[in-house]
Parts: sequence; C-alpha cells; structure tokens
Amino acid sequence: MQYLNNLKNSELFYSIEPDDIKEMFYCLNSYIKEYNKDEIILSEGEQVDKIGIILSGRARSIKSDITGKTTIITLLKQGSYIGILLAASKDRLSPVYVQALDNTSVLYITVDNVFKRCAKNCARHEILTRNLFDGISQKAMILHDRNDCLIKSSLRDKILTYLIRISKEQKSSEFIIPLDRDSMAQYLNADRSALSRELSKMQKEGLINFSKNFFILNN
Amino acid sequence: MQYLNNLKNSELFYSIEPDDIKEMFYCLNSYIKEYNKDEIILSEGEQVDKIGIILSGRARSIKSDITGKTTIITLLKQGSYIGILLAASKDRLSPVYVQALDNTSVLYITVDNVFKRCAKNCARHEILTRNLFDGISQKAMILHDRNDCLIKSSLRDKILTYLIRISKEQKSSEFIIPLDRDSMAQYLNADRSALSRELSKMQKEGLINFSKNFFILNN
DNA sequence: TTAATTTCGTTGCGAAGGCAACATAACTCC
DNA sequence: GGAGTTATGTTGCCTTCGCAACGAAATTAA
Repeated sequence: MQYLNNLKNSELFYSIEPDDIKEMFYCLNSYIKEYNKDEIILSEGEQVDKIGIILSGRARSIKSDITGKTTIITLLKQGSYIGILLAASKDRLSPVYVQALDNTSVLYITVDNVFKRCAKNCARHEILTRNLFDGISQKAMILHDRNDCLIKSSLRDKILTYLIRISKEQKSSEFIIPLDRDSMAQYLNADRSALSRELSKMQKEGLINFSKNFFILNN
Repeated sequence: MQYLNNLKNSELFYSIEPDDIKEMFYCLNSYIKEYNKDEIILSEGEQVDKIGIILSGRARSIKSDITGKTTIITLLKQGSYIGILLAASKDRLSPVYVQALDNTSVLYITVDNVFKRCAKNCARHEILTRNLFDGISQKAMILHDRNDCLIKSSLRDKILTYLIRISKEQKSSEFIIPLDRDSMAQYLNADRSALSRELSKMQKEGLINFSKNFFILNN
C-alpha cells in the first residue's frame, strides 16, 4: 500500500508502525476511495459513520447558510480528518460538504471498529483509540477557542482575546499570528477594514504594536 | 457505595450494570472527593488529567475574561462531567473555575485508565470508552452549534440559525425553545431588548410567529 | 388580593462597526 | 523594471444594535 508512510505521520496512526497499521486495516474494516478534482467527497445532509483521512491531494469543506451564501470552512490536506466530529455523533447530518481540490484519495475507517477490540487486544489498538480521542478533543478545543473570541461584545475584546491566546501559546508577548488580516477578520467575524481600524486605534493607544502579522502585546 | 445507582444513569456509565461499575473502579483508579458549599472544585489555570462526574449536589463553572468580568458558563448537576474536554487535551490549562453550589461529591477517573485495558479485556470497558467518546463529541457539537449562530453577521441571521436548528431537532415548524429571552440573548451574544425588537420585526414581516418561548417558523 | 418580582416588549439615543471606495505598499510575473 | 496583483491601512457614510429607561404582563409571595 503506497500510502503507509503518509499514514504514519497522520494524527490517527501517530506512533503506530507502518507494519502494524497495515495489519490493523482488516480489524478496522477500512478501505480507500479515490476522487477526481472537484468531485464531492461528502454531501451536505449526509449521515456519517466513517472517519475519512486524506492520504493524498487536498479538499475543502464548504458550508451554505440559511440565505444560501456559501463559506469555505477549512482547507483539508494530507492527514486531515474528514467528518471526524460527525462520525462521532451518529445521528447528526453533515452541515458541510467537502469537495476535492485535486485528485484526492481518502482512507475510510468505521468508527465502531475503532472501539471494538480485535481478538488480540493489541497495544496498537489502544494507541489508536487514544489518538482518535485526541483528534476529537483537539477539534473541540478549536471550536472552544473561537467561541471564546466570538462571545466578546466589542471588536476590541475579540481582538485582545485572540492575541492573548496566541501570545500564551507562543509563551511570549512578541509573536507572529498565523492569519493574514482577511482571515483574521473572518475568524473574529468582523469586517476587514473595521479590524484594521481598531488595530490602528489600539496601537495609537499603546496597547499593542504590530506590523503585518507580527504583534507585540504591551502590559 | 451509595452512589452506584446515580452512576448507572450517568453518561459515562450508561448501559453498564452497577455491579460492573463497582468492579471497574479499581481499573479506573477512581476515587470520590467531597466538597463543601462554595468550595472551589476546579481552579482557573489548573491542569487536568481526570474526568470529574458529579455524584450529588450542584456546581457551576465560571469564566473570567480579559477585563476581569466573570460569566457563569454552565450549571453542573448530578451526572454532569467536570473538565471532560480539558482532561481530553492534557496540556491545556483550565479557562474556567468550578464552584460547588451545595455540598457536592465528585467522582474522579483518570483518563489514561479509560484507555488502558484491564487484564480481562471486558466488554464493559469497551462501552465505557465509547461513552466517553460520545460525551466529548456531544460537547464538541454544542460548541459547533453555538458557533454556527455566532458567526452570522446580523442579529436576524443569528436568530434564524438558532430557530431553524431547534425546528429541525424537534422535526416541526412549531416548537418550544428551551431558553427564556434573557438566556437566548446571551446564547446569541446579543442584547435582550435588541433581540425582542428583532423578533417583533420578524413577526411583523410574517417570517415567524411567537409568544413567549413558543415559536412558529413560516415558510 | 395585593404587593413584589420576574419576564418580556417598546422606544429614543448614540456608538460601534459594516460597507464601499480609495490609497499605499509589497510582492509576483513577464 | 514596469504592470498587474495582492495585502493592508484610511476614511466617510449609514445601518445595526447595544444601552438605558420605561411599561405592561405574568408569576410568585405573603
């Protein structure tokens, strides 16, 4: 299987040896599916009981809201999960659709089989469960962190909440944020120009210093 | 152990027999701790590697933001998890503190031990892992759903997103929402009076009908 | 039953911030 | 290096919505 080495670096199979991974495929009832560029990998409203992992290629998840406007949620690349939160909560219908950006191959694993033990009760399986668990909680934390910003009433507090978090993550009051202005505005659910305006104000008031995506938090 | 029957109805031990639960305590390295009214169960900034489950009493989780303002996040009652998301992502520090509202007893379970298999490789353990998994994903979904509302730019879209979701959940265009106006405003991160204003507008325009927490979605 | 308290709707005011349009700088590509 | 393209900052206008204050209805207490 040509993708074994990719999988070794994936979250789900992290610290599991390629040979072991190969062996697990049977217990896990897993299979690979190939998609052409632009093809739909997951449809909106679909019910999901399998985790997808991108073996090669890229995809994006897109959500259409009540007004019909569509937004790109995330870029999915090699090693990314598809529908991990969905697979975890079985009765949920997918609020997004996922579309291949390149020719893309996806490995599917039935969630139930991750929990069922293979006859051998192998240590690898334990790692797998743990990794899956970590994956989900990581997703949950991403949601939590964004919520933390969004629930602030003023744009300034949204910005500060975001910057303080990144500062803590990087354990320094000087740091580079991983978003450009546009993405940052989207992340904070604000207008880009309004964001720029507020950032400038905050700099004038001495709260922060910044240039492009390098920031300094004062005090 | 007096609480065994409470646990039977908890999420984590759902569909596990009391006798089995008792037996699992050893594998799980679990213990019970009692707290007095007002006592701090979990401090802000604390690192967590154990799941707490409230056996009796009530507690609340409180978050203080960058300005120092504190907000009550959730009310925790019998069967509620404490720090399940935190325990799941080890290196995270608690963004909230949890305070007992009554005299409260909490069962602690080391997360690692949920994943480690006891010698017997028992079926119950499999259920436990699955339940824990479900608990986390449920929390993640709660966050996801709120995010879905918060990312809307207008108050009206926030409201609609919320109402449509509840409508879908209850599979009817006529439904009762579980929040009063005040809580709904908080949930949508809006001002209560602004929310009332917008709801009235939407009713005038024929989009919805409502009285108190009973709503009808038109079209 | 009446007072008190909670819950919800209404409205005027003003500020915050979205929107659009433009300016400028940086970067990419021939 | 010049032209196109992209990322960011600036600013005026105007809508949305937060805030405060009040009123009415409903619920609870006494």
